[in-house]
Amino acid sequence: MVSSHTPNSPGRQHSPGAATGPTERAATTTTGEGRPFAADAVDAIVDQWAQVRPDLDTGPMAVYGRIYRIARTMGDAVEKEYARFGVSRGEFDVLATLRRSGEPYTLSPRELSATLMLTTGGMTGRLDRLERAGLLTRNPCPDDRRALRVTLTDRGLELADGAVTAGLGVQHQKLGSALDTEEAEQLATLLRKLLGAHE
Amino acid sequence: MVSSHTPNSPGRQHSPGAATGPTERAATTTTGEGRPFAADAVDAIVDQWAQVRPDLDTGPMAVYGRIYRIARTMGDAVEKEYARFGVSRGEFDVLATLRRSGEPYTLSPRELSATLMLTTGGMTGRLDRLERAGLLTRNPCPDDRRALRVTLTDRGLELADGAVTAGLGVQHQKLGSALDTEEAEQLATLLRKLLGAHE
DNA sequence: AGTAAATAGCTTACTCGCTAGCTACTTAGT
DNA sequence: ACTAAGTAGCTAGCGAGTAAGCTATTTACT
Repeated sequence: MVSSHTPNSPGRQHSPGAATGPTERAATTTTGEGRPFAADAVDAIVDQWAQVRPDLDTGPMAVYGRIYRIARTMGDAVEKEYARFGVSRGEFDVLATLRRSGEPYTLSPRELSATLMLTTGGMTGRLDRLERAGLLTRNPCPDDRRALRVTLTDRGLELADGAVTAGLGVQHQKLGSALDTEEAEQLATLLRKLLGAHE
Repeated sequence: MVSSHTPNSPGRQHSPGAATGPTERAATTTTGEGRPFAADAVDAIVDQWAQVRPDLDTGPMAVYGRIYRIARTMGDAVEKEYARFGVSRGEFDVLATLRRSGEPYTLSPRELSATLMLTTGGMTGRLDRLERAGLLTRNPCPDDRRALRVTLTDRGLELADGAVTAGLGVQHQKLGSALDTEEAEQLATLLRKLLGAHE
């Protein structure tokens, strides 16, 4: 009873946030505890743990397990949107950071890698690809000869504007289909509080 | 005023959920809108977008932006815990899935890759490493000569039990420091609703 | 001035996932 | 029976990150 697994959608892509042990199974509701809401995949996992390790305090899974899964699902969805513009999510993040920094859309690789929480080696690679694609330029910094000035090209700016709109569209749609405005605000408030403890 | 960046902690690690364009900056509160709560990194990003693209509906960022960041931060934190046991997060996920499937702690690579949303190629690699580490065994399946039976060893079971406790401990601590019990429950309920729309 | 420490960006080696294609086996259709 | 399609797991090659180490330059100290 514990070992029947539902082979879900033929999984693809990277596995960023499956974390505390994701599982897919339709709500078999193995433990018949009266639950006020439709059981989801995370409830199934928690139930499974309760059966084999009833001593475990699985409380945090109800929050973090879902956060991991939502992050992954939505991440995959927006990634598909960005792909229509010919960039990956990581590459989009670079363009978006430059875009929202305002004119003249210029930052240093150092600022970008710090902002995007990326090693400098990783940043070099992303800039290489984006420069090759003609979406940004690298110029020497006049004030500091160690440093560079990375600037969005017109094409890069245009792409960033299109992609950010597309990405927000997907998010807006999913969010709106699940929660009303008040709930979404509640959720944002609770998440801000939680994020505060994380940063 | 738009281009001063605070080089935050010397970022490392992979960049799974930075998404809609993460930024680090202390709450400079460039737009002096009376905000009832302490502004976080996501508020700063939203403010920045408001300045350069006031037409944009950045509402979803308040939810998904924070979800990405929390997923990443907590993911890194638990990864460190698992590292003390000598396994990566992905490897732990395999052990945990077997552990919570109950006795005899046996699943097929297919079941595992489906559950963990991993390609079969990726699964082969993880099983190779875990088998080499003596944490699980691969045996032929008696019913289907194409298939295998992956089983946790005693060491694997022990490690899974220790690591899941450690990981939950970290999560419990962070969650408890940010929210009281009622808020955590509210959050879990809203996230369940949102995850429902995603799966 | 003169030197030590810090910083910017790049390079190299390594990791680990994905894609795509393969063989072996099983199931379904005739 | 026989064949066609589907499934299980593996392998090869690629992509994109990390970690660690490098050079050039700047800053801070004496």
